[in-house]
Amino acid sequence: MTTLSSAAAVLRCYSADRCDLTVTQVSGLLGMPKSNASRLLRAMAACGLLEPVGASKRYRPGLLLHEAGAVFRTSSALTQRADEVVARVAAASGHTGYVSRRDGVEMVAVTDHPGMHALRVASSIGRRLNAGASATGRSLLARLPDAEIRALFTPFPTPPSANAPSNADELLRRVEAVRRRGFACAIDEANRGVGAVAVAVGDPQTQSEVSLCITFPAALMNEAERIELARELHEGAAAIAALTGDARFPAAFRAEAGAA
Amino acid sequence: MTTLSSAAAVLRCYSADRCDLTVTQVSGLLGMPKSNASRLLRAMAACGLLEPVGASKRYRPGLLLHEAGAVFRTSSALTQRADEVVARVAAASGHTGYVSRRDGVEMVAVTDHPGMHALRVASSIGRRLNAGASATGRSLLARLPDAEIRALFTPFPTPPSANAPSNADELLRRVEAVRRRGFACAIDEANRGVGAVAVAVGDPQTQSEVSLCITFPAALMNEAERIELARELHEGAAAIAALTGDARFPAAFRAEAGAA
DNA sequence: AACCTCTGTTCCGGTTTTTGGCACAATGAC
DNA sequence: GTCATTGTGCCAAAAACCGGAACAGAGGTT
Repeated sequence: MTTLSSAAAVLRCYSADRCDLTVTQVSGLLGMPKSNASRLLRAMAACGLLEPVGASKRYRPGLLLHEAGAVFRTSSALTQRADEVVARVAAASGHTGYVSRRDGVEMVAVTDHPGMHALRVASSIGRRLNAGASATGRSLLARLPDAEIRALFTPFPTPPSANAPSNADELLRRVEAVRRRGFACAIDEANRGVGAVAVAVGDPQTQSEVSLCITFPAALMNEAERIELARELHEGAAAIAALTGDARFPAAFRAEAGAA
Repeated sequence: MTTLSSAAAVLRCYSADRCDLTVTQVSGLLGMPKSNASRLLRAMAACGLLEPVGASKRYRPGLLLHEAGAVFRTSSALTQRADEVVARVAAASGHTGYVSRRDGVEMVAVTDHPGMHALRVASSIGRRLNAGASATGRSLLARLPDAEIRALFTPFPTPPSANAPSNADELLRRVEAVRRRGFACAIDEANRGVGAVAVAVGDPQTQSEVSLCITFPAALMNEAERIELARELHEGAAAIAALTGDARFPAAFRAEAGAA
């Protein structure tokens, strides 16, 4: 465990629910002696990676991380293009849209556009989503060969709800449906009452892939509307795929109903 | 120079203009042997702090930094409140607004709201601004005692243009005007053709301070409109100051013309 | 007010990582 | 094909890091 990896581990302790940390918390979460945690946090604060909250008992991420994060967001042309498409579709529909990436078996939102309706899905930046139990996750998984998906999902994570695939075979069936249709759809899986449609696109040049996703209150959308949203996402993503020369993009769009 | 501080130094090399780095660049910028830079970048990538761009010759900030940066942005209640006010005023006027913080003699934008007009000031997230030569900077400086400002600005940085204060005495005069009026104003200082008005507010509890700023094409605004914008910012900031119990907030608003 | 608990800091050595110079490999330009 | 440039292993010396335990401070309780 080098200092650097410890520092990274500390950063991973932060989330939308835990936006500041104390020495004892870090010591507990990472199983490290308090003396170590104390020095590490202080060193990170001295570098600008963290900053003390108020008097100085709690630490939160520092300005430096904010700036580096901003660079991350603007550096990827793929993300930017995807963001434009999502912004357009989200604005037109009034629902929440976001661009996300896969990190192992979890999804991380990269940019988002909160919806305009009174009832809307909250921003998902800072919250991780199960890749197998979400439209955005399955849209990206569909770009991988089955064997790789199976390896990734061994052991299989406990599904967050009854609607989510509960084993690898079921997940692969859904993923196959995504490949056939050209888009993914999830209703009531990771979050109760929430539905989503998603389309993935990649840039072979930078070997990066993102998912374009629109998420909405499941009760407010019927099948036809969902498919219409998916079609708009697919159109936008197809344009990006053409630009980047993405060979794995599912060119066909099939208006089939049901989850995938 | 510990590994951690080297890593932080690498992150500081990134900016809006330089969104990916190579081993040689880092080695040159930080004056470190190439072997070191090579290992450091690889270690940072292994931790998720950086990620390789495409094939693997260039590195850019990684997902982890994006997530930690998001936590930073949402963690500060002060920033959020300030952001709401700026968002409202920016939307009403159609001009670009942002919330920023001071880091030494530089300002860093924390959140921003691009304007709606065809001619508008571009987003400033990722770009640093001279604190002495900007409305947003002087609004925050006005909260410090003169002696501290003088210490901070010794030696005095070269002013970016003729309209910016060129020595400490001139800066202190401007800052005094900010204290009297309750808002700061800069025309054609850090950026040609750009004007801005700003108001600062703090939270004694967390000892953090932010500046609320609206920026606009200087040619499109007259004195009365500038003062009206400043008044709106000041009203919003006053509400925040009341909530946080900020004693240093300049309660009075005086509609005086000219830069400050 | 005195007590107690819980958090955070400091200090020590022994151990591990890091450092920097160099030679070598890989890449791309001419 | 040659050359210039960039990136990567290797090594001994040097520095940083680790874990334990003792110490200091803040907050709450009796």
